[in-house]
Amino acid sequence: MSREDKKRDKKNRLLDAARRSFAEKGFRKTTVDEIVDRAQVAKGTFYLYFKNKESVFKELVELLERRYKSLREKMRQEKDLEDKLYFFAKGYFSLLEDNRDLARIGLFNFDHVDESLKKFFIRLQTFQVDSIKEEIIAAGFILEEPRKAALAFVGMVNYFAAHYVLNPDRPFSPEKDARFVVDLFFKGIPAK
Amino acid sequence: MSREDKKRDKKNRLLDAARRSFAEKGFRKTTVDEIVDRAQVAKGTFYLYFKNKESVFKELVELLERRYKSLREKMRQEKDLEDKLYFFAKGYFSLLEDNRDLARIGLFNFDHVDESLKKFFIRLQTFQVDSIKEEIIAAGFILEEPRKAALAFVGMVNYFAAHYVLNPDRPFSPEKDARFVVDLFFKGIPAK
Amino acid sequence: MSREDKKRDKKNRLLDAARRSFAEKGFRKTTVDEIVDRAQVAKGTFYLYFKNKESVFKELVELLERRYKSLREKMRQEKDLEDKLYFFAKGYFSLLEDNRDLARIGLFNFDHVDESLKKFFIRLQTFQVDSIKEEIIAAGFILEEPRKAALAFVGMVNYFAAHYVLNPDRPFSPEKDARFVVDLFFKGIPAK
Amino acid sequence: MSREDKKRDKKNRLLDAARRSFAEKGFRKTTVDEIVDRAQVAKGTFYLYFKNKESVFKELVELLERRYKSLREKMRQEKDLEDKLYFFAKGYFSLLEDNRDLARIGLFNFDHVDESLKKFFIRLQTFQVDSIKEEIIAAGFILEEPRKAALAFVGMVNYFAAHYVLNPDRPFSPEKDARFVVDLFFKGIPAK
DNA sequence: AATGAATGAGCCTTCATTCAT
DNA sequence: TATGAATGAAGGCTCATTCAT
Repeated sequence: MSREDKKRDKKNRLLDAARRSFAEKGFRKTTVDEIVDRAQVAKGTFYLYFKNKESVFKELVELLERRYKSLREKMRQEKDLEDKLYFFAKGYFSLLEDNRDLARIGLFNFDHVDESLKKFFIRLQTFQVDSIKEEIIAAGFILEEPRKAALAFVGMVNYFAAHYVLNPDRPFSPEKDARFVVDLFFKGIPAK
Repeated sequence: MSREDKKRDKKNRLLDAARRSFAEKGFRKTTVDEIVDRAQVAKGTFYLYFKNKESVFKELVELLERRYKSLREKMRQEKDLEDKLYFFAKGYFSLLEDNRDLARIGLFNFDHVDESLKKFFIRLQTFQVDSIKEEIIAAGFILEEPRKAALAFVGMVNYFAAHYVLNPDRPFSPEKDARFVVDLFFKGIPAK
Repeated sequence: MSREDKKRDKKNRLLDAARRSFAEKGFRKTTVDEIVDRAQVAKGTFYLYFKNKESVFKELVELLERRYKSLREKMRQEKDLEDKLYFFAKGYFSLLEDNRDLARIGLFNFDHVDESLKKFFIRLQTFQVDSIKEEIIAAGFILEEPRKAALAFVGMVNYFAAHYVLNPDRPFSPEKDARFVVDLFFKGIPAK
Repeated sequence: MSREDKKRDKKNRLLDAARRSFAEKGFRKTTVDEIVDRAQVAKGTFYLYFKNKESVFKELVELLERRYKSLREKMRQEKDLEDKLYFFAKGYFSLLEDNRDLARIGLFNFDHVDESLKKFFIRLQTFQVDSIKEEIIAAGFILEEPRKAALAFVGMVNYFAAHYVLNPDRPFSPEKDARFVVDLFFKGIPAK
């Protein structure tokens, strides 16, 4: 391993350890000691790569943000709204399955960090809703309040996600669930 | 004020102060010092009324739970499903408007407390979903997975609620929003 | 019960409760709350009868002191030294059997109280040794250091007492044990 | 001083400070603040070397135990019982003279610590008595209750020790005092 | 770059004592 | 005399961060 690789390695190990700890116990309950123990790195080393405890958290959230953004880029390439939303939901659920820890952080570590990070989080959520809203409008749907429709859709998706994260043992199928929420969104629940 | 009244008053002041602090900064970041400062009460007094910091928190969450349960009882008295769901959503939004702090605790202080409280929270969420699921089934809707429909509905409602709590300055109308989610749930978004 | 009796009753109940608590957990570990709980008396009442926590302790030790003193008075009435010492040892052991709690306080709560009480304790111990020393001298024994003989005797007696208190389940016979230490004191252990 | 040496030094300074404080005021009255002040070390450092306040105490008592045990080993090498007991008493007194603080802890901090430590203390005392008892039996003395003889001997020795610790200004001579208690044990006090 | 010993501010909790009723 | 709510100083312990090596 080259010197440069070794360096990246330590930082990655720290990010990895932090991600798992934050997911398990939340931001405040996680200690730097625990992170460095997990990463098999000396305590001082942590402060070589991160300004403080908050900054490693921020870096993880930014990672999540990048994934959200790339999800949106891909969603845009689908042609009609139904496909886009299906893609978004399925992509979101899959992202979750692959990154349960990260998702858990995004979903539940909302408060408890400093003001700037809180705003960052709100922006992240707003970003999701706005992306969907734009797609709805672009698709030509004439709604009094398109934002609300977006909110509702994202709400369903996130709640499915949250329940998935909280009940990891329940069966979960990204395709079927994405289908379900998209159908509901367009047609409502099937009549009796 | 009688001695007994004074006593009740002190406890209420503490509950009130705790509620606001938890809502502002979450459980871990809130200090007992801050709570007693807000309540204008000596530190020792806090421990006269609560076993420890966690127990005030628990008491607040139980308050929330009781409101949820009474909401369900009232919902049951409506006659058809549409009315029930409308009632639930509207009631939930109003409850929120009156108890923004409490709701904030319920929505965002998920992690960061001890294991028993976490389970309590999960139970609370499950309770909401199950209540709706039962109503859907009782109404005679034949769905492959009624739980998912309930999940989707509660998801929409909660997400509206969350955004309301996070953006307190945006206009918010319990009736209109409840109408919106119920319509969406039954009919999907209006066609172009 | 007369008014005066009632008063005495409360004070006695407090003394009693304190005695038991001090014996169980020592002076520092015992809380005033625990004492008043045991005595079934309000907290404020404690401070009606005692200046502070230390003073109830002092009162108990003084009780112990009075019993020691009366033991000495009785011992003096015996005619020869052997009888005196036998009487002292037996009396001490019996006193212990009847007042195990009090004895426990005397034996093990040595430190942990303020300087004045510590001196009081030392005086109490010194008193025992000196009483015996005087008797030895009065009996006409010519020893280079009569104090040491007294020390040795009191040491044996106290150690028997301590072991009795610490191992309450072991059989304990005041008469036999008193006989044993007195014989040892005068004749040494029996030859092989 | 090397890093490793510095570390050992800090721990030793803490042990030393703790020993003195415990000896002066007992376990409960001693504060961690006081210990770290004495050791000229930051408060956090204390918890680097000891799990909690109780654990320093335990470490000191274990030190005492090791000394007792090594005393017994040496005692065993003497050939006849009289020499053994003389050796034991003298060794104990000397140990005391060198470690007055430690001894003080052993003699007077009996209660006031948690249950496990209390048992540890009782074991320590029992250990002394049993050691002597075995020696008496091994020496061929036929006694109805050899344990009582051992108890009496240890009692004398400990009481001499206690008085020495409590009255540090009185002259104290390990050899003479050891001689005294051994003679008394074998022959009783000299006749008039 | 890497280490891990050292720091001390900050937090939760206990408890002896006071005081209004 | 009796009560028990109220107080706040004091103590044990944690943990993010620094710094000498």
